[in-house]
Amino acid sequence: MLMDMLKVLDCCTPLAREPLGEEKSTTLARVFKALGDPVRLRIVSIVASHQGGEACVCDLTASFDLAQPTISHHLKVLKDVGLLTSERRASWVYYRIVPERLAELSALLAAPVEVGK
Amino acid sequence: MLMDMLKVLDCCTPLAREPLGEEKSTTLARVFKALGDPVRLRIVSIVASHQGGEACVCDLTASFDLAQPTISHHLKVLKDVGLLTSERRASWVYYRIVPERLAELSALLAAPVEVGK
DNA sequence: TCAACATATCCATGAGCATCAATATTTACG
DNA sequence: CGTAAATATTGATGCTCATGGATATGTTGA
Repeated sequence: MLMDMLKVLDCCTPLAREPLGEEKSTTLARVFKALGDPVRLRIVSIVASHQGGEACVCDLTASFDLAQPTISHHLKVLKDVGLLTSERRASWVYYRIVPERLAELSALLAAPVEVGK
Repeated sequence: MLMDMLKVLDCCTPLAREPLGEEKSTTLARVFKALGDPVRLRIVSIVASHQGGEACVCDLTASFDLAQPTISHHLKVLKDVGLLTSERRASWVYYRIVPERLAELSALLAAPVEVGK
């Protein structure tokens, strides 16, 4: 089902090109909703800008004044919509962003810049 | 005016550049949350792709199986975060997107997919 | 095997939100 | 004026969700 979502997001013509279908808007809205939380947005930016392109959960819990289960919950949300991946190494779990997913959203929101007008 | 646009685009360094501040992440999350609803996402795409770059509320209510107050509510949400503007002409209210806003988000999500490393 | 640490899951709770019916506001037109 | 149409606001309701405490799972080292 993750594959299905990836396939749906695969195309991503700009928003201004044509109205979004019902299913596609539902799938995309799930991703935007995941980004629609201050903590999750900061998590994404922290992971994305972290050296090596990855950060362990310990890095994140140290960056917020939130309980560890809360951070874990947000990471799961971001992972479920395909914005993050995780890999366990030793005792630690490292998260990294999925650049394609960000690029898809970026392309979708690419505004129709009226160059000549 | 080109300068204005460049300035707007310049304000948003990509997510991967540096961690978002607390206030900035809160402000941005509000915008993403507004996009994090299937109906609102479709509204944005309908307005953005509509001829003339604008659509009246009647166009939108006709596109959904939702009550008129619900559409009105979603429009208010999108307007409050600066994604839409509205203008009343005669009996109708026309909504159009704010391209700078979309460009801002697009730039923010621009991922360094193949930049070195 | 045991203890300490890192992370995830479960469960409960309070806040926020999408929806709609009823109503208000605005505009157009006799 | 008065009526109809377009849109916004209000109030209520059921559902979703962010948060944290308790607990479970997994890993390391002794």
